[in-house]
Amino acid sequence: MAGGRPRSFDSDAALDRALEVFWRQGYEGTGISDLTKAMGINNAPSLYNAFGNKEQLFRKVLDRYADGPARYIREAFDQPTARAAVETLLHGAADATTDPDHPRGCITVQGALACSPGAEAARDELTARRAAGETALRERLRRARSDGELPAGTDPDGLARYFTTIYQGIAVQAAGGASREHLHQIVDTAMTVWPRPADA
Amino acid sequence: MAGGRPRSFDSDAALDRALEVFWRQGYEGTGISDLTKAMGINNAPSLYNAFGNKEQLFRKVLDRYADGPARYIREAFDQPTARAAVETLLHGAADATTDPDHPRGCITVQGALACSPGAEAARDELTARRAAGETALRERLRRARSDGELPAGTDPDGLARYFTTIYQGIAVQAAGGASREHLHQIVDTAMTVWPRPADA
DNA sequence: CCATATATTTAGCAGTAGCTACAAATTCTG
DNA sequence: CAGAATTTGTAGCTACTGCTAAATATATGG
Repeated sequence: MAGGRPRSFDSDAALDRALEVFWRQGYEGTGISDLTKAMGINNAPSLYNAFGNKEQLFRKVLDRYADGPARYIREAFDQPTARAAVETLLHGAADATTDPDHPRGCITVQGALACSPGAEAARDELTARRAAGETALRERLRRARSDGELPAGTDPDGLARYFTTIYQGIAVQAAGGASREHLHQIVDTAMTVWPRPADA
Repeated sequence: MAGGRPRSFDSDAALDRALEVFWRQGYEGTGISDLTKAMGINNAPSLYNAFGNKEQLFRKVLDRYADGPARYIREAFDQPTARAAVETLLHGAADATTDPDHPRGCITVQGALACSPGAEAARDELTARRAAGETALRERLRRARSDGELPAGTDPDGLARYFTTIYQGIAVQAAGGASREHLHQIVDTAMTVWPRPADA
């Protein structure tokens, strides 16, 4: 029941700065000193006190990412149709991965694709989050088939894997410098796979 | 004009071991000690003497990769038709990225997607190699349109970007644990985009 | 003011990073 | 065998890694 010395920095703003660094440099490419510098924290103990160790901070940064730059993903699943959901998801990815206000690409993809044994926990966390996205899309497409939006003959699981692959490919393309316009064209091409109703 | 002490290890075999480590752990996740250990070299100076510094070794490893596990890429471009080239390329990627004899994924994608400033040269090297692949595919598809294999109305550049995105998405999927069978299904779905001749 | 609680600062831990100077070892040429 | 050429082994460099103990500073509640 006491106050204690107040924090000298804003936690959410600091997390945003940390997100930028992890996003740009990846988990292993980011040092604690990079983080404290970017976050406006003068010394390591303050960081550890506020956010735990590097791995815990990384998870908090990922949550912040989901609530911020990657918010379009949740909005995609709020769309009335599965097709609109996928379109919102992929075009949103094209925009988000080339946003000039943020590093290129997607932290979930480039944060730790391959890493040393010491960073496997971070890598596994990212793998799990990507898998969760694919699962959510699969459930949405299954529902679309139940609802009749997708023809009875279609394979929603395969379709989910396909669009997830597009999504992740876009992230790699963006990291490599692809233009936003080109990414949107890729999405348009990818969407032509969408099953047509068997209007016989 | 003299002989000098002979090398105690086989250079190509050592490069293969180094490739495995870089492939699994990425450029920044790999330490010199990881390399010497895997390569069967007892001390760092021997490595530096034989292959230069870490970055130079990485480039030699990438060349070895292109001549070894990624040889299917060149074979793809030897196919008689552009369609066969793309199919060979993508199905080859599905196989190569899930080969039980090698780490999962593609070193060109996961070697250094995001990195610290100190590793930017390695990252740029990978970006350049991915871009070179896309360029080769673009040229092949342009030729296919000139040859009449692709309809006059198609956009070979856009198609090249699309298939490159699939390729890189497959690499991410494989790194995340996707099964070989699923990757082949994704390729089949992706190929349905292939333009049909306007047989009017 | 005092006790408590929290945050910051200073200093530094053990470990590893990539890399190298230097001497010893092993080879070929003459 | 002498000498030149090359590789290996030993030792160690500076810098940095993630992290922490202990002391200090700043707040609240009684």
